[in-house]
Amino acid sequence: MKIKIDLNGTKEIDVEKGTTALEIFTHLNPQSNRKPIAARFNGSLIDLSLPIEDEGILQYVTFDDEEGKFVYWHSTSHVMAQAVKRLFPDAKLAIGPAISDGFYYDFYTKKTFSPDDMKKIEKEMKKIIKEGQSFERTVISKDEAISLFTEEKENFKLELINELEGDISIYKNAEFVDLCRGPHVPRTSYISAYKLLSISGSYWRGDEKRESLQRIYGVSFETKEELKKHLHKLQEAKERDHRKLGKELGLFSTMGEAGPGLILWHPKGATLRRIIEDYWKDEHLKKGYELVITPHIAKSGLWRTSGHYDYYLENMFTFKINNNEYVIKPMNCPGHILIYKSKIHSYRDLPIRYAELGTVARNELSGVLHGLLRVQEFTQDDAHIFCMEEQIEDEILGVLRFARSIMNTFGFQNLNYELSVRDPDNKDKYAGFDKDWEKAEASLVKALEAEKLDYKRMEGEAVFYGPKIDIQMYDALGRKWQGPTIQFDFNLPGRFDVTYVGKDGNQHNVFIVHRTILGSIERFIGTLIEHYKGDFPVWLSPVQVRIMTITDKSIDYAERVNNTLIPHHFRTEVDKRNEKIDLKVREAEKERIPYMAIIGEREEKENTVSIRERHRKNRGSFSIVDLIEELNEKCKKKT
RNA sequence: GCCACCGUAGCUCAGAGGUAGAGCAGGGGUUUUGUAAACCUCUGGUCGGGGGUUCGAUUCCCUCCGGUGGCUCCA
Repeated sequence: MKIKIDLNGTKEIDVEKGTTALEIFTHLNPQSNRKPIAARFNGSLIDLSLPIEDEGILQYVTFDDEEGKFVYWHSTSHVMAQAVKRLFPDAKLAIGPAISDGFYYDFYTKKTFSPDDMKKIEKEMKKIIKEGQSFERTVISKDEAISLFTEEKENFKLELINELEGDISIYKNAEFVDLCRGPHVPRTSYISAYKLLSISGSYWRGDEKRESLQRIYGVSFETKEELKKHLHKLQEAKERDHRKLGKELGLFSTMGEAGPGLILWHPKGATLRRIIEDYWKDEHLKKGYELVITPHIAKSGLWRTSGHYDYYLENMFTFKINNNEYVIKPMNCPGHILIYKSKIHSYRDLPIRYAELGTVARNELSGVLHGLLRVQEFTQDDAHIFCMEEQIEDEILGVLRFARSIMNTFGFQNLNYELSVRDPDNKDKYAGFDKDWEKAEASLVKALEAEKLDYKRMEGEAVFYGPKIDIQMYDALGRKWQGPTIQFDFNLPGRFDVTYVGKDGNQHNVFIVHRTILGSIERFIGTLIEHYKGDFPVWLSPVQVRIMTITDKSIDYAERVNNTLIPHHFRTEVDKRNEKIDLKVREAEKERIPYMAIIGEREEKENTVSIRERHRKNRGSFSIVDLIEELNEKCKKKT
């Protein structure tokens, strides 16, 4: 019996009932530079080897599709698990999904995997792939699944099965069987280039109270070239690592003596920070923010009022003085609210925008600390907007535009927007009134739409006290980093009784919008270092110009040139050491200094400098005036 | 916090049951140099801290400190 298959609008064909997607593909062999990995039939992903029984729309999924990669990686994770089971039969299977950059599989075993084992596993995978085993999908009942995996002694799988309802699909290739939704590539031989990348620990279901598992990460591609390219990208990321560059460029360090997750800013890092902070303050003043400063410590009563003492205590540093308990502030909000409440506000005062580069301390689990990205003391570029309901739309729009322009200035043109809203089925777990949530959400949506921004709606991702917009930026390597957030707060206004006097003479609750643009100065600088690979644009460079002498004879002239530049507020250095110019150039290049002004007898005679720009080699002779102009231009344009 | 791995000079790393080396950096000299490393010479380390095993430990074991990779992206 024939059935009609619509090849996603390109063609319609009649095939024998029970034909597989793979057979159709091989039969038609349509133009495609990628062979398919899976298929989409009437909207759902299926195996290429699944017999098609009804008519419908068939689409092929290749490695170029997100889903194709996932199927491919997921199949590779099965092959890896199979190899592990062959080598270490005691290992129990946990889960092995595809992830954004490859796959992993978790195992429970007494043996600890070593890097050597990874090589052995890779070798075994090669065999399995060579064997060209087919992935066979079978659908069985829950009872059958239970007896199968009891026999296999896979108790983690059993736990999963017990939570599933209805029929259960399993995939089998040779001796290996796994509980799996699928789909998979038709045969193990589809996997060509793969590599196991790392081993780490994890918990069964991410629960620290459950079994500790060992996780093996890997990645795979259809060609060796793609794998090579991917590994190259990982290498590139390693070279950009802000911890490595931070050390090399003398920006910051962490020292065990100081404590974990605490940053020591060296002069160059502190300079970079100062430039960013000065720029930040200037821009905020221009946008109608008022700068405030609140204390680093406060009595714990304040944190009881705010509620942090109840749900955030384990992250707070506390200490006692004369029987009074104090908290080192983990957030700036209560301080800003106290400033607001220091007097009665009329509707005429609103909106009020308080901004602070507020340094906060948070006690983090030691294992999560990471360079500048996750620390225990950091400076938030925090601001709180106190406004009336009718002002929220304008305020949100203002913040959104502001955040965008600042991100663009720092070289992040590519941004990703997420709107986190309430879980509609669970409305009572949130603080605040329904109408406020609705109003707030509408204002966030309106701002995003007014700016014609694509955004992802994250249902149920809002925190309990209000909806928010999160913005992520993509760096030069295409990696995503957390950036600005704009967040409503329906909790604190009530707790602190934050009000204004309206036109009607009555007190009304204010809307509080909490927002940060850089997030934390520490983390932001970490992302900047990696984004620019340490090659900061002139306006951000801790040292903008290094003047270097060819011989001692030019020291006086070098100092004169330097004294001409200093009044223009350029950050300069003079390298007058008795060293060869080659060495001075080499060091300046390595230190990523954007401008090298080389000075010898010739330059002194002509009243010029010879300019070499970072990565651009010798640009020849410049008058001091021309140099100043070029530098000014770059600083002004922030390039 | 938990799992795994790591910790040797300021930095990058080598070494090994008999108390340690290299390069760079740093000091001192020579050299006065034209766009990514001139030459000579010297200094430098309770081998992360503490405890144990041993005739002997930096090496083996325990513990603490610090770092690295991870700890649902859900069969």
